[in-house]
Amino acid sequence: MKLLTKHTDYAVRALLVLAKKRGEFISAREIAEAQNMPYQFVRRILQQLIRHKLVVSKEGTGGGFRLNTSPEKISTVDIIRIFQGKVQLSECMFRKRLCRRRRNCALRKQIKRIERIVSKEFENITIGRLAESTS
Amino acid sequence: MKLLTKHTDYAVRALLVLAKKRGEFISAREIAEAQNMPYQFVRRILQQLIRHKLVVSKEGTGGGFRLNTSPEKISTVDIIRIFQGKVQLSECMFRKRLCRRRRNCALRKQIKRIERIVSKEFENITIGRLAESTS
DNA sequence: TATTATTGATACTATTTTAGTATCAGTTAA
DNA sequence: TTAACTGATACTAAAATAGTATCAATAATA
Repeated sequence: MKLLTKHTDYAVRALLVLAKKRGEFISAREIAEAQNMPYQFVRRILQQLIRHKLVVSKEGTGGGFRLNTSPEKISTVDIIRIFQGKVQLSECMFRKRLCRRRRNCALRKQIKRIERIVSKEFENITIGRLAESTS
Repeated sequence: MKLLTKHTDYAVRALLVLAKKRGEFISAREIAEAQNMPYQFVRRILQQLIRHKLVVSKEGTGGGFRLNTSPEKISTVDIIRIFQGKVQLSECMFRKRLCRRRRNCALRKQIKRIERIVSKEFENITIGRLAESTS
């Protein structure tokens, strides 16, 4: 049972790199190297972060990426949602098409509860807090 | 973000069917039909449940499967472990080979905490409790 | 004893998700 | 004008998940 994909993992690390050098534009190359992540992969991840307004970029020589908000406002649950979709434990229990037994489904309520717990926990883990704890 | 696979889902449902008819041997065919699950797939799942001693089987005509323990003693976390491995959020943060930054990894502690929470929650959800709640 | 309904074991295929690479056009600083 | 960059996007590879098929062994029963 693996909850986090590389996308999420790398995105968090990339944001941490940016959080530690706030204000500066850091290139994808530098970010990738700082955390031993595959360059092209990280580039695509950064572009998604741009689309979701978590970072801004500057093109051309000396360009790169910079946080768009304060690190405290970026929570890991946002990142999970961007790369892995909504926190939900099993699709089949919620989509009518996949499971007609929705109402009867014994697991459903319990799972909804756990989902809420997990969401809440990740909400509290912000880039800001993570950056502090590694300083 | 999907936590539970079909394996786990079907296994839980199969066990619920058995829990509701304790003592009797129920055939894979019947179990599959009762929950609209693919027959051959369910058969393989049942065989894994046998290997893990959660159910016992009887071969031949009139044979089938039966719970090996009381439903209260079967917790969903066991089933998750059988089909999806240990509850852990991201491999790379724990295996040295994959991530040398283990010690520094800001996410690690937090994630460990969430893992424990998730495990504990699933521990409390037993087949017994689920069977009751759908009766 | 032959038939039929079953499990045991296991090989196979298909689909989807995750991970990673490559390429080319456009931008900007020096 | 060149080199260091991002934007966009197509492509491939690998792994996980989902599902199917087949054949042998077993046991009840007609």
